[in-house]
Amino acid sequence: MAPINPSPRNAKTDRKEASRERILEVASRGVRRAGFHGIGVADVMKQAGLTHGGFYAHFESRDELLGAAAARAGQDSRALFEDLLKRLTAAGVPPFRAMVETYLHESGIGNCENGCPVAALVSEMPRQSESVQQVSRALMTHLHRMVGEALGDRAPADEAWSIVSSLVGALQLARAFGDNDQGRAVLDSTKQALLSRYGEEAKASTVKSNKETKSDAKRRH
Amino acid sequence: MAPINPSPRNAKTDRKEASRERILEVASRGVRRAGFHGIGVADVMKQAGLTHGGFYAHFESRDELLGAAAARAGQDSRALFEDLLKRLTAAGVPPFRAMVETYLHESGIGNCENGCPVAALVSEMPRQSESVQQVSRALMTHLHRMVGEALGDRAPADEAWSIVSSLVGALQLARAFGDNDQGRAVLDSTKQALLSRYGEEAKASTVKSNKETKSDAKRRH
DNA sequence: TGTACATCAGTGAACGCGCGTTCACTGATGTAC
DNA sequence: TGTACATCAGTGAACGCGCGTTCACTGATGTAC
Repeated sequence: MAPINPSPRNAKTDRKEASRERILEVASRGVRRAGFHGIGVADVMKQAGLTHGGFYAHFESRDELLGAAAARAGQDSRALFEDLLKRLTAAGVPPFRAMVETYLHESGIGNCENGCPVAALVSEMPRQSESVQQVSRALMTHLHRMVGEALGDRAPADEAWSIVSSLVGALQLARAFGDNDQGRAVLDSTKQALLSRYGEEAKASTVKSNKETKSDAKRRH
Repeated sequence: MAPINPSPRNAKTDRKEASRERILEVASRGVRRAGFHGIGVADVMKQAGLTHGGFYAHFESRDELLGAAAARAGQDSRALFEDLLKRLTAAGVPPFRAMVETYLHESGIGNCENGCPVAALVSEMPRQSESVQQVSRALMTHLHRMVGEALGDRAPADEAWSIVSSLVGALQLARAFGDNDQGRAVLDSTKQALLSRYGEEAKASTVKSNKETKSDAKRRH
């Protein structure tokens, strides 16, 4: 009797799966570095150690790759992000502060390959095919949920979107300035604003003077 | 004696200038609609009522067009924006509120052609040529200055960047969702957060309940 | 265990298409006398 | 004012290149007996 499972485990299917995995890894980083339009089939295959002709054994079209790459970018960056979060909260940093400092860490300016795909791709999202947009919306919703969790009951759920906006906008502006004083100033300003509003010290003093908040920002790390 | 001015006014130069103007108008809208990579020389020329061959009488390269188009988009959107601002402030709306409501107006979700080029292009900016990046930085700085002016002495100048981040991020996320409930929710959430923090009513009550802020948002207009 | 055939991931040449750029040419406008 | 020549914005064909996609083929692995 033929096996019901259409692809039984053997050296052949393992090899194929491993190839697909490599293609997705390359594409997931590529799409965050160069944008949706910035990756090509031949280039991705080459970086995955294959030739371009074999691409269509794995994906129906370049567009399908874009969607899969974006989804994969979401998974990867989420895993990395949650790892960093756990480490910080285990060290006693409160969840919201940990999230803000991780998302807006200056190392994210240059390292977009492993960063949040939403920040890397938002402005291109509305111009993609419906299937890619669907994945894109899921990425944004995931980010929203994560922020909501870090926020806890510190603010009404409605406000989570405004925080996502700040985070995503700040990282993008910082990247557009580059890893220099201006770029870091954008990150610092946004960190500061979010923490003074939603951080645990926000209850003590909601309004601070410029100097106070600056020195406060420098004190940590 | 030959005229010192290399291009004296006459029917020929007027015609050329008018052509360049049309090309820039088309490209300025095109770049905001389709992104930097989304406009092509032939297409822009066609929309401007010309054939592609004549392009190089106006610009040295496609890249030069991108820079000029971005700069032009900045001028156009700024003019439009300041027009709307004046109208609102003349009607008694305080400057900061006027700015936030204009920038995050839901009509901006669909109408990106005439909107802020920063929101339309940020995530592509780091991937452009140095000359285009230079223009891009100027666009961001302009936006920052405008926000700073609307903010007045309501908050330290440092915070202006965090507000720019919120505005730009929110408009992008809303566009990625589309002109629907989700898109508008992002805008509303961000409007709400910014106004409750920096709006003139913020002094009366810095923290509001969810329901209060929602009804407050509906009351205006 | 061994042999013959089937499968299929991956190869690399080829195709079609779009796009940026070039260039010889045109024809309307400007200039000189 | 009129005529002859110069200028140059704009035309449209052509070129080269890159890219997505196709396809006949290969060779390693799997299957049947």
